[in-house]
Amino acid sequence: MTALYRNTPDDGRRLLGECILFEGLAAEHRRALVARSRIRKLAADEAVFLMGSPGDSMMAVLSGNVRISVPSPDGKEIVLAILRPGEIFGEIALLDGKERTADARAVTVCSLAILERRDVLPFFDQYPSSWQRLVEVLCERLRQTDRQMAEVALLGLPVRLAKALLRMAAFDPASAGAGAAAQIRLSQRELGNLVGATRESVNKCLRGWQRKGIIRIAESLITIVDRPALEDLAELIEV
Amino acid sequence: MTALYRNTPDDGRRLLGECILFEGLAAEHRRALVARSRIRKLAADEAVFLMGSPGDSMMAVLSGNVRISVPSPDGKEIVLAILRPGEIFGEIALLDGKERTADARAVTVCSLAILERRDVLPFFDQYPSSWQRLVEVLCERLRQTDRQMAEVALLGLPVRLAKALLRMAAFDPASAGAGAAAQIRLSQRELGNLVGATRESVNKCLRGWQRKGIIRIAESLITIVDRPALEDLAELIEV
DNA sequence: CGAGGGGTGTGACGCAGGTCACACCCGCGG
DNA sequence: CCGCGGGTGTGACCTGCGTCACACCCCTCG
Repeated sequence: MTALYRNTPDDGRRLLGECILFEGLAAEHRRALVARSRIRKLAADEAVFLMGSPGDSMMAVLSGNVRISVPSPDGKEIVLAILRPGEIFGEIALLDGKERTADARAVTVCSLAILERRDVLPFFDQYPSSWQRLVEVLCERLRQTDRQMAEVALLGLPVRLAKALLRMAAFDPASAGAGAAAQIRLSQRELGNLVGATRESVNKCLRGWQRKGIIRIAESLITIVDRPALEDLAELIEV
Repeated sequence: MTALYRNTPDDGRRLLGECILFEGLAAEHRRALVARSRIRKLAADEAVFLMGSPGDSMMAVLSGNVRISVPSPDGKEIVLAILRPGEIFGEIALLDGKERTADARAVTVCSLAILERRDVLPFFDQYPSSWQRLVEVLCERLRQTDRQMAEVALLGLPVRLAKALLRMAAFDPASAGAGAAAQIRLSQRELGNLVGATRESVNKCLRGWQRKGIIRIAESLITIVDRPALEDLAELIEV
């Protein structure tokens, strides 16, 4: 319960047992896996892996946020996901043995649990019930990317942006309370990469909403003042 | 080997055993599953299932093509995939028990093998080695949607269209021969839905390429004349 | 303290691609 | 036979959003 507990490797490992992929398993199974994990700490903005590199490990986020993105040759990039503690990533390359399809980079300083293929695959074989869990995680991913796909292809920038804000708002601990004003700690450029638009477009859209009192903007920190209004914007069908 | 063999249920079932998901399994395992499948025939344009409906079955394409798409409330839609015989779909909802995330519709007349959850899940439990296979299929899907995501967000229409043509060309049996001219049997509106653009834009792009001798157009049938040139267009980095 | 870098705020301008409108062709059913 | 629906072919026009350019703020570092 102390603010520091995430910084000790053993408590970090405890968190590993709580992440979505493993929370359903029996305690003994979890212990078996946790014992084989390795902890790695990253500075803000440090790369975890890059697209095209061989991938024989997967990671679970213990603390901090990790950004999964695909760069384009001309310097742009699209952000596929921003991950919170408890989520896993990098499992695809581990499972099918091919190259990594995206970059992974620490947003904040953060610590990861790393699992190697040679440890994970035997684990799944030994505890077949864990396949079920894994499949659920993959399915959820698939649903998410399908949804995002449809959004990018069919919706205008304002709608996408509103949806992104609402999604990111779930990251803010303060927003746990139902009516509380959620905050989002992302630069506008980053928001742009998240919805597939430029910083400038994002800025103009946000300022418009600020003038209407829907959000408040301040130095890389956006506060959702009128969440229902934002939800309306997110549902709007291409005025 | 006769042209008719796909129309008899038993031979159709044989094909089921050859589809990606099951090809690695022992013959006895396959037989166990095939025995529980049900065959369904669809007319061209008939719906298999719609977004939002509960899904407790998955399908394997035995013959014909199936289109997976997401409709938008204002009448547009984006096509996520077009499936060939041997491919499976609908597995996500079956596996995680939630609603279908997309529409599935027969493009041509086609026949499907249908597997119910109550038959499939016990099967996976009984033959744990089949999980591995399933996970590979899901991973491949994930890679594909990630790639498509990046394309839509980062690339211009011509590049996307060229890529789509090359992908679809793989559908044409005639293109099996290395140098052969591949054909694509899709309306321009459909191509538009596939790359997230309008019929008109697609048309103008295609006619430009026809003038340059890269492709030939005729009534819902596009022939790739100069494949290398098209591959160049697909690689082009946003002139 | 000044320079440089990263963030935000804004306007001018341009263009890819969407929208609309219409023409033409074909096959089909009444 | 004509009308209708679905495909293609094309131009005129509109606009969302990207591009560019520049201003301002704050912080850090030499």
